[in-house]
Amino acid sequence: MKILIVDDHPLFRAGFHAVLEQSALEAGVLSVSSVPEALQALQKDSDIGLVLLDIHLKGDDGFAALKVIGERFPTTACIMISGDEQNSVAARAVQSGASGFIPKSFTADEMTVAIQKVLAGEVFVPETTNLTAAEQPNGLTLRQLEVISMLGRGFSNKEIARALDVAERTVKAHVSAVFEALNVRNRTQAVLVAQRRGFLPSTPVYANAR
Amino acid sequence: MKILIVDDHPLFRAGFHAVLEQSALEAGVLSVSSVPEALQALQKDSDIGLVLLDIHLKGDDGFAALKVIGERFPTTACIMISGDEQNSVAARAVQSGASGFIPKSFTADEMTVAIQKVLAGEVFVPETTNLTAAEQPNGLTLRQLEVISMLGRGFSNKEIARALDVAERTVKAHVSAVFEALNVRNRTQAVLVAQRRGFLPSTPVYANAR
DNA sequence: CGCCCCCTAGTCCGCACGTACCATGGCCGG
DNA sequence: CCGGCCATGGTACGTGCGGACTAGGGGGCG
Repeated sequence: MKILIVDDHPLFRAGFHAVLEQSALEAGVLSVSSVPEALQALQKDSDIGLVLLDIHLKGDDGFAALKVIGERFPTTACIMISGDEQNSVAARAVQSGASGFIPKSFTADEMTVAIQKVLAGEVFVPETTNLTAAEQPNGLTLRQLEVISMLGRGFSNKEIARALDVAERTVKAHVSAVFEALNVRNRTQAVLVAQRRGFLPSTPVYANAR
Repeated sequence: MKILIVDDHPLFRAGFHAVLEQSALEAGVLSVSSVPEALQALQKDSDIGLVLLDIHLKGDDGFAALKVIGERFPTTACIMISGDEQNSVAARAVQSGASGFIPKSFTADEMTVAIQKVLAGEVFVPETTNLTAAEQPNGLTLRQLEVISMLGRGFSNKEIARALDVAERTVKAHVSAVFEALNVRNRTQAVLVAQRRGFLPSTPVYANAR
């Protein structure tokens, strides 16, 4: 597993590099200074499992970059980094598909912990940042979790429909809702993202609902 | 993460238990003596990420159990254990979907290493066991591995075709071949099985947790 | 009481997926 | 040298998937 740093400020880049290499994380570290370089690196090295992405990149919007990376490499986790500590920024980052948010004011230790949590499937935001229930980590409804737990075992819509005792059309509605929530376009990506965010594999759920 | 031991011999069960708990592995350990109990435990505790399965269970065929576990809990890795060191047994175990093979003659250290490797996504077989190219862990051709590595990132046939610069029809041929080789019916299942067998960089969740 | 969200579900549609059958060319091993 | 496996693809076909649009019943909340 490797971690890719995307920051156009050489000082921060070097700092992150040092922090990560001296941490307990057993991960390779790459760094680039622009989004195109980042995309190239991701394309070339499929072992990159996490991207640390600075929001303030000259000439490039970090959120746009987050979106592009999410679309082209849906299984790669992204942590947004910013000097800015505004709740709204962290919230927007997570809502845009980031797996976490780290302000530059973090110490090396805090940063390491945050990264470990994200790698373990959690969504990390600083404690001071409180997101409302609506925009909480998973953001999925109970029904959607049930559905994705079956997606995560390779079942078809029809099979899920039988198991949940609803029409196949209803399953499709849930599946589509899950896609939107996870910002993916097909079931395989949904499963991969769900795995990464840690809400899969989940307990086999059958008839306990109603 | 927890490890489940399935062995009907109390002495071995206790031995494994002790070895695992004193090892560097930070994992809970459960043990049962039969396949039905194992299935029950898997159902109840979704945190079980690895099953150590004795091939010689009285009244139950270990390979059949492997198959059942693979079908019902496709994301749970299985290591087969046997007093028998025959190559053929190890080969058959891996071919049947096991993520590894451990002879009972292994020392505690060897066992710990083997388990760590499997948890990190590798397929472990003792060095003395040499599988021929034909019955190698995956049994997939190079092209098929390329294809499944892209399946494993949620790409569509068309996208894979573009990336490999071949017709979409050809991709379909490879995908179908992979399905047959892995004994699955759709791409999501293929990805899950591939992850479990370790020839897909599966989510770094477990790999990084230790 | 509206407003909103969730679960349910219907039709329609276009594309993706997976399979069947078949064919060519390359390469390897008996 | 020929049979076999592999990669390549072409047509065709049935089914699965996913989106667009629509909609009613139920529950929570201001």
